[in-house]
Amino acid sequence: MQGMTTHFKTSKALKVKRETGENAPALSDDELVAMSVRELNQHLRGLTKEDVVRLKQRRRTLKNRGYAASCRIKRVTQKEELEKQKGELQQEVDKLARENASMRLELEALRAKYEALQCFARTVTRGQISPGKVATTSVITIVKSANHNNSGPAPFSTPS
Amino acid sequence: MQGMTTHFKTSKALKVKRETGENAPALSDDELVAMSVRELNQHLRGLTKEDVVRLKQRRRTLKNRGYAASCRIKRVTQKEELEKQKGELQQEVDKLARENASMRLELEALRAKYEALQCFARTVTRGQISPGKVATTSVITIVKSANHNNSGPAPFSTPS
DNA sequence: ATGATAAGTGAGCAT
DNA sequence: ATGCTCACTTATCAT
Repeated sequence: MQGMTTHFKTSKALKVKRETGENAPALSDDELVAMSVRELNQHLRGLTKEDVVRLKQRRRTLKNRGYAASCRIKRVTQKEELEKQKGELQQEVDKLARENASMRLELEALRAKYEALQCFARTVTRGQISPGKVATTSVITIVKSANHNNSGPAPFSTPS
Repeated sequence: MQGMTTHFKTSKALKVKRETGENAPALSDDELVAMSVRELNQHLRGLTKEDVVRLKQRRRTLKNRGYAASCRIKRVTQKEELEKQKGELQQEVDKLARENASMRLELEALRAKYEALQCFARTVTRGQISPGKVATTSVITIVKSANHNNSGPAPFSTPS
C-alpha cells in the first residue's frame, strides 16, 4: 500500500525538491482528511515549511468541515429525538386519560349499584319485612347486577 | 434620536458632496445596519460606484450577521420550547398515573365492599333467617372488613 | 492533535 | 430589498 512511497528511499536520485504541483499529485480532500498522521508526514517530506503549514492547515480545515457537519446532524437528530419523545408522552397521556375516563364511569356505575343494593339491604333489614317476602329471584337479580361490565337495566328488581 | 438627521432637511446649505473619508465619518456598523433605505441613499450621494457597492455590501453583510444571530436564537428557543412541552407532558402523565392508581384502589375497595354487602344480602334474603336475627353488630363487622381505605365509617348503618 | 461548538460569512431560496 | 437557513470557515474551548 504505502510501499510505493517507501521504496523511494532506496533511490536517492529521486531526491529532487518538489515544486507544489509536481510530485504532490494534489491529493484530494478526501484523501487528505482520511490520512493518518504518519501517512501525512510521508507526504510532507521535501516540502517547504510554508507548504507544510499550508497543507496541515488545509487538513485542519477539512477536518473542521466534517466536525461542523456532524454537529449539524447531531442537532437535528436531537431535535427529532425530542419530538419523538414528546409524541410518545402525548400518546401515553391519551391512553391514561382514556383509562381514567372509563374507570371513572365504572366507579360511578358501581357506586350506583352499591347504593341500590344498600338501599335494598336496608329495606330488608330495617323493618319487619320478612325475608320470605323477598323472592329468591330478587336475590339472584342482585347478584347478576353485580356484574359491572354489563350494567344491567336495574340493580335489582322488585319482587313480584 | 434620529431627530438629528431629520432636521437637516431644512438646511440645504449642507449639501456638499462628500468624499470618502471626509463627510462620511465612517459610520459605525450599528448605524449602517439600522439605517433606512432613504437614509442610506443620503449617505450614498457623491460616492464612487465602487464605494456604493462596497457600502451596500457591507450593509448586507451586517444584516446577514443579524439574521444569523436571530436564526440561532430561534433555534435554541424552539429547542427549549420542546423541552418545556415535554416536561409538561411528563407531569401530566404522572398526574394521570397517580389518579389512575388511586381510582383503581378505590374501585377495588368498592368492589370488595359491594361483594361483602351482596353476601350479606344473600344471607339475609336467602334463607329463613329473620332479619331480626341478624345482629346489628354483625352487619357492622361485615362493613368494617370490607372497608379498605376507610372512606365512610359504615357502608350502611343499621336502623335503630 | 483532535473534536465540538458559537459566531460570522456567503449562497441561495422565498417573499 | 429583506429575511431566513444551509454549508463552510474561523476562533475557542476542552480533552
